[in-house]
Amino acid sequence: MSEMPNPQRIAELAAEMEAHGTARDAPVRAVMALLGDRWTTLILLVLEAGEWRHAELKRVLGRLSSEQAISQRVLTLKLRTLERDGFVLRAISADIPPKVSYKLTAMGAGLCSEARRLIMWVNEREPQIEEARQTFDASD
Amino acid sequence: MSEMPNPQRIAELAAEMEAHGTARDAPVRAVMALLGDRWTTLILLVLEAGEWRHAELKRVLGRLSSEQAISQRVLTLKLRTLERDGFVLRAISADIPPKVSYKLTAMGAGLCSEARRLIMWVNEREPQIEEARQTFDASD
DNA sequence: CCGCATCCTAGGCGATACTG
DNA sequence: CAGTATCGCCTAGGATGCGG
Repeated sequence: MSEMPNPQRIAELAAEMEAHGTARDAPVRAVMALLGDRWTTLILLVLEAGEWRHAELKRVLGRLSSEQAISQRVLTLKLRTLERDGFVLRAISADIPPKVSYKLTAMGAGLCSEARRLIMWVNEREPQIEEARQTFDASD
Repeated sequence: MSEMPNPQRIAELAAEMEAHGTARDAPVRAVMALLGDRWTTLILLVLEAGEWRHAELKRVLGRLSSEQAISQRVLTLKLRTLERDGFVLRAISADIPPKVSYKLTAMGAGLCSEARRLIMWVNEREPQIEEARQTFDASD
């Protein structure tokens, strides 16, 4: 017979959860959602390579994605979010016309490392996952 | 003057990205999206405490979330996804009426650890993030 | 070159009601 | 109790065109 978790255990979990909040824009949830979305992780990995102009960045991301290019709207949106949370630095040169470039902050580089770690973890388990999927799809 | 990344660097990045694919249901993207969604991480953390019946799980998740309870539909959905990918084990007892319970697989426990690590990383930087947000919102 | 406004679609999620 | 079906909302994200 398997034991079900008791109320005390539940209280512990509740406390732990409260710690990082569940509000939609709370940093924890916001950042996790960021890493989970369509483009942000890709953007972080590219930015890790150096400093990029908006247009260049867009071009490279389009080349990397086997499916489709990122739309300009979304790229701007994602960069803004990353900038707002302190992961990306946006610099505007004094030139005419002014040039805009983006690069990671120190914290942004850290986030990128975390993302990379996660990616590697999943990659190592990809065979297991694929196998589980086939078993599941075949039986039930 | 800042140097822009060269084409070679881009090629390297491309190779790295190809490695984990960008297809929507590719394991890497699927799992990252999972951790980023509204409920999955919470579910993993609760399941880490032991084995749960569907109804119990729903109740506890509702209590943990400061906002709202999870809908039955979504809970079933998330559990199915986790089960399909090999992170969760679903057991049906031979009783009348049959009882359904869920627990983590070994790989599921691993994923939960990864999620927890990420959560902790972000939590430690929450002050920086909040500060960055205020600066951003105030100026621009 | 960069960003914004507008419009549109797909999918995540909640609520409810119904089967075994 | 567990799961499904249907509905409707809201948001992520793509396409296009305009303005600085």
